[in-house]
Amino acid sequence: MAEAEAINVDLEIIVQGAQGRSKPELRLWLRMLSTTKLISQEIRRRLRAEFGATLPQFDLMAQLYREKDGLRLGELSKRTMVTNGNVTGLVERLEADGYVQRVTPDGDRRVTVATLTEAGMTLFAAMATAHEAWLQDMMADVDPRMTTALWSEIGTIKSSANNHLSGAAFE
Amino acid sequence: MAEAEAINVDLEIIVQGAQGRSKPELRLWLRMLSTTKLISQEIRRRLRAEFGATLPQFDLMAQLYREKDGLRLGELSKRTMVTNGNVTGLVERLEADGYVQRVTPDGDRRVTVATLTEAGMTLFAAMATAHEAWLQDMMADVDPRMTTALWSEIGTIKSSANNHLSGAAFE
DNA sequence: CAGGAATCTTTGACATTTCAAATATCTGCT
DNA sequence: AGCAGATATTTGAAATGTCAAAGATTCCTG
Repeated sequence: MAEAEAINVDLEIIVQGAQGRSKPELRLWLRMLSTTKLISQEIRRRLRAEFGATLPQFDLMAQLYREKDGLRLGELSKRTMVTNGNVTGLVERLEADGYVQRVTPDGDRRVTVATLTEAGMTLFAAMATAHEAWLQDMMADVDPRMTTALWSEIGTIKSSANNHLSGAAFE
Repeated sequence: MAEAEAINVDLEIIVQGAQGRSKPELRLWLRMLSTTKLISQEIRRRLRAEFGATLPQFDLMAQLYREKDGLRLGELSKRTMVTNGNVTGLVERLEADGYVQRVTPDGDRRVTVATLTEAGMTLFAAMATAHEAWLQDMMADVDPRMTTALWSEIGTIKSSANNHLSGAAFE
């Protein structure tokens, strides 16, 4: 009988015994990772099905949407946490589809600035609305107070991680 | 002078204004996503630098490590949350490197079972130890009580998401 | 103002990712 | 037996992802 059989048999079963034996940090990490993967995949599916777009495209357009003057590719790379080389291809495809425009400013010809076109803004606005609703839906069973608390607690994790990166010994 | 200039200018700045305007669920999601991305990238860098391995390879080997009898590719696919087609390639490369072995059982010739080789177990054991230490390091600034609490709270999110997937209308 | 260092983007080689279609094989039913 | 449908894996096309090296251009300094 089919059975839901969540695609999500888990991934939390990494490294250590079924559940108990591993250190709390590892357990937490595995759960964060699997949860994020689960939600990302769902969003990806829906973006594709309803808008024919990909998640990285959505991310990239989101950055441009709030910077009407556009962003240099390097800036885009940092904000989306995607490598430079990757941004090049992403922007190329979005440009081919007519959602993004590239311009080289007069001042500095090394630079490329990407901007959303009209079509891009229209598409993104629609996607953003749907995207927000999907998230509210997926988190419907979570107490709103927990949502807020989690936001701040995960901020602590993020800071901690940021302070312990390989190349980040700067104060 | 170089400046730390975290690769992490954020990604939380998606869709809505700098911080306030968006719904709590969206804010939480963006923060989860960026945090996970940050930590993943760090782990990837270190796996590559210290072991010449990739994160998906590590994940896959982790599953095989705790199932000495091996796993069918489909099972591996579910546990790693990676598509079937993807598992094929991952296993192929790991086999070429001598860390994994493929066998077709007599009973059912549709099936392929992957197992870790001796070399695979040795490598994975080393990686797992390092991996756990990296996580403890990256989460060093997080109160242990918070770590435990977060594990359970994120479990709530995961359940909620699981109950609101497109194709998961089962009870 | 020449030349090297710094900055920005692209390119190239690979690995990973997804989806859908194609292959194989097995199972159940008549 | 024989064939339709279910299972399991592979394949193929396209996008994304990383890193390192190459190209351009600008900046700085002697």
